Amino acid sequence: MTTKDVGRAARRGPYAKSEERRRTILDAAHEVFAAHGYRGGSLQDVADKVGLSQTSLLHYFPSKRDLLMAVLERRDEITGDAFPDDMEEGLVDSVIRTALFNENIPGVVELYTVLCAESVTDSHPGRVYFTERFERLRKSYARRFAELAAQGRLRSDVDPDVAAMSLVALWDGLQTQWLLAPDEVDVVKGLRGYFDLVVLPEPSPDP
Amino acid sequence: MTTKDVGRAARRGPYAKSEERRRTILDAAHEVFAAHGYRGGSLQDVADKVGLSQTSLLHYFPSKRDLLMAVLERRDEITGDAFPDDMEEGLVDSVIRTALFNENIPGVVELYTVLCAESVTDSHPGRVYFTERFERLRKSYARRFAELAAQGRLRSDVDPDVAAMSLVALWDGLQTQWLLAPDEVDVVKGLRGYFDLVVLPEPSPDP
DNA sequence: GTCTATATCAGGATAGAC
DNA sequence: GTCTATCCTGATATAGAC
Repeated sequence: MTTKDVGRAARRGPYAKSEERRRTILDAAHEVFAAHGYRGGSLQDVADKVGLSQTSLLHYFPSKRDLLMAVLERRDEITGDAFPDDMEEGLVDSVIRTALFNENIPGVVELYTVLCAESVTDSHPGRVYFTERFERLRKSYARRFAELAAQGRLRSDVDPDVAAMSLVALWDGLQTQWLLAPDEVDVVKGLRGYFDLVVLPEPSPDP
Repeated sequence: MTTKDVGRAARRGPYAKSEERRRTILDAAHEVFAAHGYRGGSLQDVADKVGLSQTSLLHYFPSKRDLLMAVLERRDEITGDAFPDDMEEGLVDSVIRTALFNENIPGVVELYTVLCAESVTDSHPGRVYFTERFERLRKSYARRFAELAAQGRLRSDVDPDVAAMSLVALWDGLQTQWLLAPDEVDVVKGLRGYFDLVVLPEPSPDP
């Protein structure tokens, strides 16, 4: 079926190819922003990577800011960060699995770490994204910890809200140290250590 | 005693005034880098704050990079981060006290958080500073936790090295969240929660 | 020590030809 | 959709007068 066959309601032009190009650009932008941050990375860098002129790049994303937002959205897709709470997997397994996965994609971790802190500065385009992300994540983890508490599997003197906040903080902090000293810092080890402290093992069945 | 009285070996010129000016500049630079990061903050911003032309500023610090390094060194002085291990104060008290103090100087926390993550990017002038800082801090805390362990005051299944790495990570991560949501995140609460998990109370004397 | 003037460069974004 | 050419802005840094 060619374009001509479709009739008047059809989309014209090589839409699929354009979408692919957009993805290519996003990958390149991802790399550039991860390596140099938002302010430090230039549109020219991205354009060079994808073999396009800087102006052609702006044909796909009308501004640098738009490009960043698209990169952040894409990050959510890659990492599944827009976190479906309905999964059957337990909190501990889910976190550890993701942390293990992240070891293979340091670029994604770097992007996240750099942009997160950069967004703390004045009027950064990513600020809303990270603020909302933290809020969502804290809520989500707090609910998970509360579930564990209901099952008697959370150490009794642990507040689920504090645990949620701390888990997010610990994870991010470990990743930062890992990026600066990958041979000395083990993110998964640190997370396991924390879970061992707050999560009790499954209760053994009554004899 | 005036300069004339000192004889030929004396320093000439208003040395003290110059030193004061340098401190003023460092304070301004601190604010600017905290608010906009190293790349985002400009020498002009700093110059404006201190009421000097941009070129005059470069008279005191020959390059932007030099200015940043001086700001980081000054940060160590302010926070006492070059951590004298010889203090009598216990690890827990020391950390909590510093965290409480930090609540009053969000600018310093912001500078630290922003520059730390920015330094993860390629060839950032602050990279060495933060890498070394983390290494030093992990070592220092690990020794403190080991001391606690020797006193039987560390939970037995906790590795001092993991605890040190985790404490640093947790602290930094909490500060980041606090900067983005100061009303919802309590750094001290998070740290206390962690210490409650790993540090045991002083053993009661034998009956 | 402080300034003006300027060199030099790079960034993002627009206009318009093809 | 892609390019060249260009605009505009703002950055660091230097030269040299006062």
